Amino acid sequence: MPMILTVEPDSDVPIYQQLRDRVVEAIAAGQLAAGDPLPSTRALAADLGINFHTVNKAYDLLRQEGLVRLTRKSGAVVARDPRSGPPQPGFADGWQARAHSLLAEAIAHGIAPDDLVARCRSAIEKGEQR
Amino acid sequence: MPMILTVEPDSDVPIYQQLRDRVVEAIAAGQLAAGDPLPSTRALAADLGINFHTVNKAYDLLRQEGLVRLTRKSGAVVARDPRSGPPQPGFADGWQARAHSLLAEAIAHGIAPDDLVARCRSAIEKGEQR
Amino acid sequence: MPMILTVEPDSDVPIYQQLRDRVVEAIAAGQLAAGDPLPSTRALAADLGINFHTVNKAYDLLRQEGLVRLTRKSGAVVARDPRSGPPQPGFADGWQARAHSLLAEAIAHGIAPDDLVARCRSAIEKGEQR
Amino acid sequence: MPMILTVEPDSDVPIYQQLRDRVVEAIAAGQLAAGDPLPSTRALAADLGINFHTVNKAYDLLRQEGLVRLTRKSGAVVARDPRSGPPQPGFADGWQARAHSLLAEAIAHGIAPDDLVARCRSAIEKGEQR
DNA sequence: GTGGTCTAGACCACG
DNA sequence: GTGGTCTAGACCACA
Repeated sequence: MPMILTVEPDSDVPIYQQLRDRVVEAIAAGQLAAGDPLPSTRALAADLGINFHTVNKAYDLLRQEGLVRLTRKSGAVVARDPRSGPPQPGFADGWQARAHSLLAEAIAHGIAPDDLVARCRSAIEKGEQR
Repeated sequence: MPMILTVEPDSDVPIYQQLRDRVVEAIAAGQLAAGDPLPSTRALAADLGINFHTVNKAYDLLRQEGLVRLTRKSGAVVARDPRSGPPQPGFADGWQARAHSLLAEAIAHGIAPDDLVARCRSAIEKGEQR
Repeated sequence: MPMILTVEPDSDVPIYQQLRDRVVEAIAAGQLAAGDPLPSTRALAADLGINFHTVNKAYDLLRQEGLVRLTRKSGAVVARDPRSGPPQPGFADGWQARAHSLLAEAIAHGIAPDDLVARCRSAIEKGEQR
Repeated sequence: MPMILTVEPDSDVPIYQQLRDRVVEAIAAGQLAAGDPLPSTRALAADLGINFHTVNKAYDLLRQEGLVRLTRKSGAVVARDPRSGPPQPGFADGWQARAHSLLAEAIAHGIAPDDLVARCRSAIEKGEQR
């Protein structure tokens, strides 16, 4: 059984952000579904060799996004997945602004538009499979 | 002649990053082509009311990405645009990893795959127009 | 006979607090009057699928507020309702401090004062009906 | 010149929450307006004799609410006040749910509905004055 | 100078 | 057992 959540301590992206990203990707890929439990903050921190506050911050980010629910007794639980319906109002707009910037970067670097759409498609299908 | 490069000093994204993003988007949109000069660091800093080192950092970022060439005599010059051919080796991989994470976020939040492809297309076409 | 007391186990507000809130609201709405018995701690805990100590804590909170009387033989009994006369000395002051903070939040966020009064009125009338 | 922001270390309400409440109340009362600077996290922490992380959390709460803006250079700045227009969508609903519970408590304790409306009015007018 | 991140360890609230 | 709060001190990123 592989460990889903791993982090790169030497990356320039904050550890708590990496953790949050891994959870988001796991939800998108169907590896985590609504209701699934996440490791407890302290247990995960011990596993990854990081401080429990760092895990805490990642989980809190996910809670703010509405993706996980933090409860006193059962710990962190996945709160939504791709089947949970449309996103919160306003999410799509903010997302598209970020997507625009990322796509512009690819175009500026010479990735052909057709290639770009293909790459998006493949990434989406990879996330969609389960 | 409209000012292409503007920044929001109160945004949560660093100013040097905003500057870099604006240049990338201008190149992707065809507003800047290979060989075009960029404003001098000091002039741009004065125009935007920001620190000269901040502009410097943005230009250096663009140089590291291979989008801008910095010379002592001609200042900063756009080094490549969408027509300059395929991207540097390794760029596509790194880019796709970031795209994967961004797309995963949209999927996890419940944006339908079809809607997602449509949003990518529209963003690409908007960036492509010139 | 409908169940008055229900709780959301996954909410961010503690279960014992939810329980206390439901009882307070039921008293305010006239669904519970002075002298009415409350379910026994063990029975209610079993009904709601929660720990018996949690119910105990909620009842104890209500006792401290003077809304409920706990006796060894008759269990928990509602001790007062809107018709029981003016509140205990000191209650009004503490309450108004909390109300002030809550109203301030609405004002700071831009809810118009007139709208605010209207919202208070409607909430009061809704609680008052019986 | 009086200190606006004070906290009670021995209260049962978290320090960061008290701080957040004081700022909200100051904005509602017109003591703080959009654009006004807040003390730096470390300076305020030193003044209050608390840890700078605690101040940080309070400021971050306010940022999430859209009431303050945190910038690298100018520190924390008030981002909106009662004149900044209507609240974010969804705010009013969540607020009214909390108000309902608070008002129910007052009714249950025997505060007369008329008195209740009067208290709300006076609190609102006190916040409104500037 | 500012805020942001990470670590470390303590104690409390909840169930 | 769980998460939440607070403290303390280090280092980094930004302007």
